[in-house]
Amino acid sequence: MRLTTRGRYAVTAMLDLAIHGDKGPISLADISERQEISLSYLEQLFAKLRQQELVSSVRGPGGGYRLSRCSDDINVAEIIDAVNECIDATSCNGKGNCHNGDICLTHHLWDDLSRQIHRFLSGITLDSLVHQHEVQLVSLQQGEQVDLSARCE
Amino acid sequence: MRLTTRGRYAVTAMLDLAIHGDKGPISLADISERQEISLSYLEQLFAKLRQQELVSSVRGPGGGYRLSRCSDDINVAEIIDAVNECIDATSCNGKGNCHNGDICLTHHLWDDLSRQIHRFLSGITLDSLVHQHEVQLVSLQQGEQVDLSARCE
DNA sequence: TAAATAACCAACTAAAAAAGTAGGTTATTT
DNA sequence: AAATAACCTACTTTTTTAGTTGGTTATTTA
Repeated sequence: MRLTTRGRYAVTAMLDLAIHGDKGPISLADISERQEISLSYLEQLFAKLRQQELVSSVRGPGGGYRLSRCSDDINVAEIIDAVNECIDATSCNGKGNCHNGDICLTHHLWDDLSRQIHRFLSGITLDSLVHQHEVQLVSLQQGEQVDLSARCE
Repeated sequence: MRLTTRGRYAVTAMLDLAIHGDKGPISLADISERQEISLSYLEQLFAKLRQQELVSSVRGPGGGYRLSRCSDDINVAEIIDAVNECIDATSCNGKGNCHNGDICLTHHLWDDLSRQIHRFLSGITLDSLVHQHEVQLVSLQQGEQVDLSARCE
């Protein structure tokens, strides 16, 4: 299983879209600048996001990308899936043939872990991340630091 | 974050130890054969497991490795930690400097995910995996397939 | 006490994956 | 017609992982 820059970039870019998308389509150049992600790399990621119909594109000047669905209907798991970071901790991709065609000693462990991670990530929508972001902004303006990570404890 | 063959190998090897360790120290050659992991690679992993005092070694003929602690006192998270697969999904290793010295848009998300994974894995002991394995063996003898992965749904 | 065993160690190689780059074409707007 | 921005392909670099090689050291057993 891998959860690397690619998945993080994809989620970050989608969140950027969710935050700024109300002003019409957002160009990758904008996202690239704001989130400091290489433009060409973003293009590759958005090719996949578009294939999975998470975003739709508008070509030409003033064009860019917008979310295909409402931000409360797009969750983090599907974004990561879309850019090919399979959320699967087993060595057999869940097939169960990890040890001579049979399951290996630890198959169930990794299988369970994968389910846990997937359930967690699919429970988080872009919309909820936007809200979290807004709460942070407000609290920053109020000069106090809110530790949002505590909310899941 | 990475959860790859290395961490899986480490947990599998430790589980092998937990299962067979009652007969005295187990040689890496045995584990290598049973679990189909290259001996030299196992040696590298066990160097780290020994550093973290998860296993202790006995040299010479009849020697090998044994668990340093009771199998119900060793959890999966610390095994994976020991072999240097940091269970951290953030890009900043939890430091919070992922975007120009400040946290990035999605920092909290990855931070939460990391906690979630860590909590899950640290709740699973070698002992519980041994039991799971025994249940499987029994059910196999009874000719029926038990889907243990369902127990967490 | 010699041989066998198995841990211990360091450095290297190969393969895979991730990250990023380069150089274009095509559709659309102004 | 020019500018813009998506779209596309192929390539390079870097990093990580996985595995190999060739030893040494400690301990037991015959």
